[in-house]
Amino acid sequence: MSDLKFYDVELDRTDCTVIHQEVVDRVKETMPDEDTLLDLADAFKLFSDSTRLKILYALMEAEMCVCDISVLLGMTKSSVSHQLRVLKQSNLVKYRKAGRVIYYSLADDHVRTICQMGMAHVLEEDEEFDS
Amino acid sequence: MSDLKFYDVELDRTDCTVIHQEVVDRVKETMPDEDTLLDLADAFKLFSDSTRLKILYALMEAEMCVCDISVLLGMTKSSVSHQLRVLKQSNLVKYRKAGRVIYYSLADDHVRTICQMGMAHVLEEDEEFDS
DNA sequence: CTAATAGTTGAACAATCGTTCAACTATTCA
DNA sequence: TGAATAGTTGAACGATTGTTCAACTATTAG
Repeated sequence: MSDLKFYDVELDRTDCTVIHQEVVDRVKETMPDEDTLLDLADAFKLFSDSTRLKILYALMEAEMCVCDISVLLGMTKSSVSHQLRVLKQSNLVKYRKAGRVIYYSLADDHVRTICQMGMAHVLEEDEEFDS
Repeated sequence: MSDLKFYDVELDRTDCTVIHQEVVDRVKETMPDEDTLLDLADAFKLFSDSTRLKILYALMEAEMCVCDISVLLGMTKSSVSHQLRVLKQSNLVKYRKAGRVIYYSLADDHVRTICQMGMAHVLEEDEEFDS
């Protein structure tokens, strides 16, 4: 048993007996790989900070430089630059240089799609409160 | 000016002059409310941890009790219970009691939709690497 | 060349977050 | 009633994360 799948944990960290072994076994087979789930978590993590969301929503509307974004959000250039680096590394935004100024924009339409879907969920939650 | 909108920041935290005032003004009008963006960030945050994703993917396949999930993931009941509490409070999962055993399941199909969409993004990123 | 400014970078800091541990509640069963 | 066990809870811990600060690079303009 040297070729363990990820979910076959050797070391037993649980403090209980298995109640429904057949359910556990069946679910285990359908679970995505550990690495895939880590990537998925990292992807969602990009959208889990309001500063990054603000930057992304701003760039949906217009190409902007760091100073513009700083003024828009009332934050330092440094803070904005740090977040833009994260977004750049994850291929959510791209940029072009024009002299001293660097213009950032959305890399593609993924961001729009993902934000819209998340937003739909959030707004629907509100409706539940109203009713 | 006591009735300030959120993005009209009184205190100037920026260390630069505005370069494209008209862009900043236009974008400012289209930005969602601060509160909405905070809610949106919180919503994405729920999916940004791999343990929570594992639990959600497991529950997509079957209703499960805490022990089952613990064994499946190789984690303590306590850890699983803490995460289930978060998911419960956010209305992503629901539960039913049967004696000593508590069965958890997905609250609705939102989770499936959101995970699928995130997964599509992650898998597409992989394709870009291949080409 | 020199001053000014857009943007980046890394260290430091506080805040947040996930896991663990130990103690606890609640339900079953003998 | 009392032992066993499913599950919860809160405090403590370490790890991660977002912002700030100060120093830095790079480009423009005088």
